[in-house]
Amino acid sequence: MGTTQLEPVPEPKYWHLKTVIGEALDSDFAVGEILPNERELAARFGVARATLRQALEQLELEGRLQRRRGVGTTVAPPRVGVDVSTSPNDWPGAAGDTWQAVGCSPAVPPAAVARVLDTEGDEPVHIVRRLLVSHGQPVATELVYVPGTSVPDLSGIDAPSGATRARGVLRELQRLPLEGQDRAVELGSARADDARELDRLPGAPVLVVTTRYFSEGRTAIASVATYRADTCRLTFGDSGDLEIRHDGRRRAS
Amino acid sequence: MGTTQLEPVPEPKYWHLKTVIGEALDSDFAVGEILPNERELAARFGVARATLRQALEQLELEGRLQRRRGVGTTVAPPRVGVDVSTSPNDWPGAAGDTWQAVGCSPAVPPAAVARVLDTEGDEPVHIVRRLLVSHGQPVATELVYVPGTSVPDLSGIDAPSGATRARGVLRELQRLPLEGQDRAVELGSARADDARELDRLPGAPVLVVTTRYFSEGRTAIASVATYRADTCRLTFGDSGDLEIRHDGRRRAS
DNA sequence: GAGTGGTCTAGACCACCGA
DNA sequence: CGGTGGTCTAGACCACTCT
Repeated sequence: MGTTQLEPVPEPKYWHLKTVIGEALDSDFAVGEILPNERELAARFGVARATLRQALEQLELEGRLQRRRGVGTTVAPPRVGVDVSTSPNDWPGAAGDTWQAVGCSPAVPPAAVARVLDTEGDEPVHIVRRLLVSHGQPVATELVYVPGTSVPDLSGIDAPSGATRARGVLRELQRLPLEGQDRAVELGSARADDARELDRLPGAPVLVVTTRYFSEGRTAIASVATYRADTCRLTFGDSGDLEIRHDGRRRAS
Repeated sequence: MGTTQLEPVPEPKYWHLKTVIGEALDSDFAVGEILPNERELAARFGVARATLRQALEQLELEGRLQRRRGVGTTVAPPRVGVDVSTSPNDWPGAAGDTWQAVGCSPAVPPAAVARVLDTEGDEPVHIVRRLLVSHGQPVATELVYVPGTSVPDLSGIDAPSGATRARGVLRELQRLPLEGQDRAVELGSARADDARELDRLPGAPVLVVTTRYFSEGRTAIASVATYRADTCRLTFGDSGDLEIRHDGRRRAS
């Protein structure tokens, strides 16, 4: 990546920069390699740092770069495919579920959640917090909203909160007949607490997967899962190795 | 939304701004209403315009605002749910498909696509371009990559290119037995051509849905669909009215 | 032409990380 | 501590849309 002068083109500088750097990433850098710092890069391309940052932001959004404050900018590995297929027609916490229960506490759900649960707006539900770790990295957090009516018998569970109780609530859930589910995916930005757990800054782009689980003709539970959009690719169906966007990347030495 | 002074807090100004404006959106504005312009808002909150823009960008990313150059910033309607469920186990272009075929031309697919299609890297395929319109707005573009071997008999199709040929290729596809499909969703940024069709600027955030269709033990076709991330919520399953993220929005008068 | 959002600059300081 | 990316400023000019 030499001292490339950007020829004057009608397209925005940051867009052109993104293309140029993106190509350099494919040809001159290996996964995990550290890029020159932003001030240096900006000087090299003859643009202000803010302009350069706009290009890097886009590349990070596309999962091609990873930036960490105090450390530097590195070439990101390909996105990890996370299976969110509906085929394991199971409740959260079923056998084979790879999420880690983190905690559980009773609370009044947000109004929008209460609405899909068909509960009263001020009726507290069990909120189970879970974390999904893949390749040693946290990739998603989830809040599972469980109305008391869906787990009527919690007598066997001593723990008042925490991971143990979370697992207990999810275990209790397995006794309900699951009749179907309903899912939506949309773009969001990480709330402060999610961001902390996902090792990102607040506002980082995330894929929000909202699921409704039906049992006995009503919505038994609802869950909102938040996936890191920069590092994840959500997969539906049997094969998680579908990769179609980028190529030509070398592996780290 | 008065001349609110931001109290000095440890969190970034733009983050706090986003919260404040977001709340004002819920309580003081109707869908479709125009906000004061950026210079005015920045002055009101006592911040630089760039800082204000950072907040607006986040709100736009979350689908709560819509900004158009030369026009202004308006309050966005709730995201439209787009059904991408796998249940209509059908090829693209099957009966009931609401996409509009735009064109079709032979071309060598990108290397990454050729790989999943199991074709030679330099073998041209039919590339069908389609557009999905919802509520009068274009919400997605799609490229369907069809190897010649999947539509061996195109003799009935006169049109050399264009929408007519696109429909012909898709019609021919229906004769193949569909054995399954495979899907992935990830975040991307709009290429220049997609952006134009979606009425957005290049680099706008999009949800990229990549699908592989299997027939007779191999990948018969592949498709890459690009949805506007700001206005769309992808839904899987029977109910497209699942909305769980925001509430309290009034309707435009 | 007037007014909007989009791009860009050249600085400054802050928060965080690792040696 | 020095170096990194993150935040913020106060300007300027451009591209676009409406009237």
